[in-house]
Amino acid sequence: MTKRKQARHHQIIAELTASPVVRISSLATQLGVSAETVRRDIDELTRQGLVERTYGGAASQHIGFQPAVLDRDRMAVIERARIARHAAGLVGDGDVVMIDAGSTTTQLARALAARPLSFTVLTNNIDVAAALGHNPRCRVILAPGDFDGRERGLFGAETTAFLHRFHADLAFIGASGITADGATEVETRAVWVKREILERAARTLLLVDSSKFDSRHLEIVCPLERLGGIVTDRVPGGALGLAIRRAGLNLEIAPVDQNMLDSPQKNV
Amino acid sequence: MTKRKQARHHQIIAELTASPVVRISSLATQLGVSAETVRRDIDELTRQGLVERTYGGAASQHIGFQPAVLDRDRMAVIERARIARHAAGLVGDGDVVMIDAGSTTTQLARALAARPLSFTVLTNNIDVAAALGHNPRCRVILAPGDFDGRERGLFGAETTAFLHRFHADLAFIGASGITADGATEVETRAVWVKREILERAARTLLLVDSSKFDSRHLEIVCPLERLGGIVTDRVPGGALGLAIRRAGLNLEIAPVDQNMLDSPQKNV
DNA sequence: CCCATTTTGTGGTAGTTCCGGCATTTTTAT
DNA sequence: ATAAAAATGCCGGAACTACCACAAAATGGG
Repeated sequence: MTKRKQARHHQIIAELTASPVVRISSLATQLGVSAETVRRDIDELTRQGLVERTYGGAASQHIGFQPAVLDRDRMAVIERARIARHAAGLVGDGDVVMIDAGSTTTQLARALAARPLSFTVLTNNIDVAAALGHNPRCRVILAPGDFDGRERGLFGAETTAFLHRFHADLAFIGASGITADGATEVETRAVWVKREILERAARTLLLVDSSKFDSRHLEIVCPLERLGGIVTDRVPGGALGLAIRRAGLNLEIAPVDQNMLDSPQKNV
Repeated sequence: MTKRKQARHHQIIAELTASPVVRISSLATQLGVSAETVRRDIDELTRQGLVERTYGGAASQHIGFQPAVLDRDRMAVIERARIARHAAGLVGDGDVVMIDAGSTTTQLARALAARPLSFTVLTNNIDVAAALGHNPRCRVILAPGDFDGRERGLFGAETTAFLHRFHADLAFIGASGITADGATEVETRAVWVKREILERAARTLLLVDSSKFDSRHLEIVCPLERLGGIVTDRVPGGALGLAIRRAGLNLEIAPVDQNMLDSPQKNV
């Protein structure tokens, strides 16, 4: 292993920490060697398990990335992005916000990161923290606890005890389902955290996409009237819609983003 | 936007949550449509900023991924992988291990995740938690605190106070440099956590690559004799080597992995 | 300094992807 | 039901990538 070769390997890995994919052709130009050499370099790094080979280039090994989301939850990505974007607009400057663990709330954090506000976030989800961590105007406090790799969050007695010591202006929680009886959840451990958040925040908004309407799960997190409002993508009908109106909840419907069509185009 | 098209978009995004890159050809087969259609789908998703276009496919937008590593630190990736792999071998079944935040220690966690052991990990780094979170034989406890997006870890009074309540058999810490006077570190906030870990663990090993030899930074974490040992990639010479021998430290040199050459090859 | 080894470049072929245009099918609206 | 619009598939040439084998160049001891 010569110095030059080693330096190239380092450079390739460095590129991959910046971008998730690199192309052999661009690396060849950039490193001043032939594409064939780069190809051999990547093959070697692949054997060492440091990068992943792709057609035309290499990709970074996303070790603990997001095998998270359960299969059932995978299908509402676009709706959830809309909901998250809308919810992010409800946060004001200087707010202290609690954010629950969940796929919608992770999206919320990403949307929040783009807003030009100063605020403080308390969360038990590492992706929420990671998304907001680079915003210098935002203070992120992560709760302790037992780490769950599927939910990518922290749960247990340590978590609730920690949250108990704080107070928030606004909180966002997710749920597995919502019925006229209230928000329902599959994960028992997550329920305790959600209840603690409800307890510690002046106002709590539930983030659910319409696929969760009338979906009843193991445990009821709280009755509808305990919530401050619901952010979703469609007006719920039937018994659920009635119950929501009766409970006097603030119902926020995330609008379809029309100007999505001419947003910046990124080419590789 | 028809239902079928929307379903494809969802499916494409779902695939990307599982794998960082997908290929148009495989998607075409999988979705039962022509490659042209998939290409158009991806173009659309790209305009919406939901995925990133690559040659032959698409990649996931890695929002808060790892722009982490400082430029100075970027260059020793391969050495650090070796060190991490070796250090992982030092953990025994049933151990309680504390792991510091840092790029080498993140690698350590990845190596540990592959070992068939039961153990408990306490850490202040979210990548360490994420790497180990899917191992059912491993309990991961994450410390609370103020989240730092650059270091991807937790720091501050909450962090040290939390760690103070635990005890570990073994701890791994990183450092910005090592001199005859001890381990040195740039980040003041990180130093407090490292000191707390030193305090709470029966035995502490320092993980440093050879580029950090004789590199003095703002603060001294601890004198050499306070450490239980050092894991690195090369025998340190000069004053540093002498001081290490004099302090009676256990010096572990990570071997070059010769059988790296016939490890499993992954093709996309 | 020379030899053995490793590393790198080149050339050619085969396989993939890209892009544009156009015909066909499906969906939507009147 | 019918026309307009949208979505999809197919084709062919151009551009790119993969793979292989071999030659040239650089490297590292003895």
